[in-house]
Amino acid sequence: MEGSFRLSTIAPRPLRADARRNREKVLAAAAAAFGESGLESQVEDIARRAGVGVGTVYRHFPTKDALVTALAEAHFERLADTVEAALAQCGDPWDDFASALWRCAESAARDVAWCEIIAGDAGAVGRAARGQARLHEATGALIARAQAAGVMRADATVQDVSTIMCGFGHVASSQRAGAPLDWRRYLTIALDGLRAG
Amino acid sequence: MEGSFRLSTIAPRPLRADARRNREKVLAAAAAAFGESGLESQVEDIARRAGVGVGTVYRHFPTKDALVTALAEAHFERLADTVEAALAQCGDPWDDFASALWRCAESAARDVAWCEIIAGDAGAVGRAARGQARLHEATGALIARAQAAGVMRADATVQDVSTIMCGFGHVASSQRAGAPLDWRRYLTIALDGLRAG
DNA sequence: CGTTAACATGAGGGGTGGTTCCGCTTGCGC
DNA sequence: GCGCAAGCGGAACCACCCCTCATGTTAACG
Repeated sequence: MEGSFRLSTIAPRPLRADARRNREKVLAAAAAAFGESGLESQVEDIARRAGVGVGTVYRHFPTKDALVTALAEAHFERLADTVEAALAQCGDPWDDFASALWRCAESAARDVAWCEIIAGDAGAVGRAARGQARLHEATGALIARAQAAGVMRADATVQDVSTIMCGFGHVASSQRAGAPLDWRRYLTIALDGLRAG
Repeated sequence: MEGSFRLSTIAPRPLRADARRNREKVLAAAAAAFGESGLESQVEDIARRAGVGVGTVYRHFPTKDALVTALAEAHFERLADTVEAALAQCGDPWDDFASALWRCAESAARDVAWCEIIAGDAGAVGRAARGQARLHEATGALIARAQAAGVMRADATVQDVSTIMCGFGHVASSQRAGAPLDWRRYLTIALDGLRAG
């Protein structure tokens, strides 16, 4: 019961300096690889990009999926920041909502893996709880404000936006894969569908 | 140059009776397996359902992908029938269009693999040329009619509908996988986005 | 009924890609 | 400096799944 130990929980002693560096390198390499090639990027490729061995990847993330989840959580937090910023803007209610969605879409379209994650069966998404909760709350507020101003269909919900973004993810993926689709067009039509009128 | 041989093309002599039977059994089994579990259904599982060996599957379809393509083509033809029927109806232009889309969506939502195909990078879709062409033509006519009546946004194209259905496929897949999404809601919003106003 | 070419079978080859493990290296406290 | 626990590397392992092929079976025709 020395003071150097926590009493109730296991205290994970701070990582060694090189280990922390490697952890960051792995995260950066994974973000790059997943962003370019999607979730089918191989662990070995990520390790190579990071300049470490696969063993090191597995030391920091018990599973490939855990790595995906960590990145997804980070992306959710960034999106939540974006939407909260739109909320703080307090300009035209519709424009604030629409521009938030456009911004999220822009960033999603640049990240193959993210498109797959929001489009997918959400194994990783389900576990990225904190950022997702913030994002949902901020989105809900944005929707409520637009509805109060009478510029958004009264029955619109946060889930509708999730649904639209789920579809969006796949449209963007397909476009990247060469299909003659246009995610900007998709979003234009979906936003018009959410508008009041 | 006997009369029993075609002159210009190789005449594939008719299949033996048991071979034709097996071919049909494989197609039916594949439709069932893909419909339930999507494209990741294994060839061995399809063979088992059909009551044949994997070798028989490969005798009739050189590749798993060829089997998918054959089924996709059949599905496209069925959809083309649906849309052409809507076109022949000549009722309210908007209702004809919307009900055709709802019908296509209903049938898609029941078939996991089909959702994956229309949502996917379209390897199989690209090769299912005939049915797809019919479908596109009929859809274009339906759109033109609705636009002429002033009930559909003037800039809507067949590609917009493809885009919407691409997103649709993934929403339906995710919903089936347990995500809290609703493809009917998705289609409602998308249709409102296509409407004039 | 006999012959033969077409057909069916399913164990196994081969490629892929996530994960483990053990011998080696290195940061860090003394 | 020294010792050691923490960290690292990457070959090997293993599970999965598409596809092949050598061997056995059967429809079709004279």
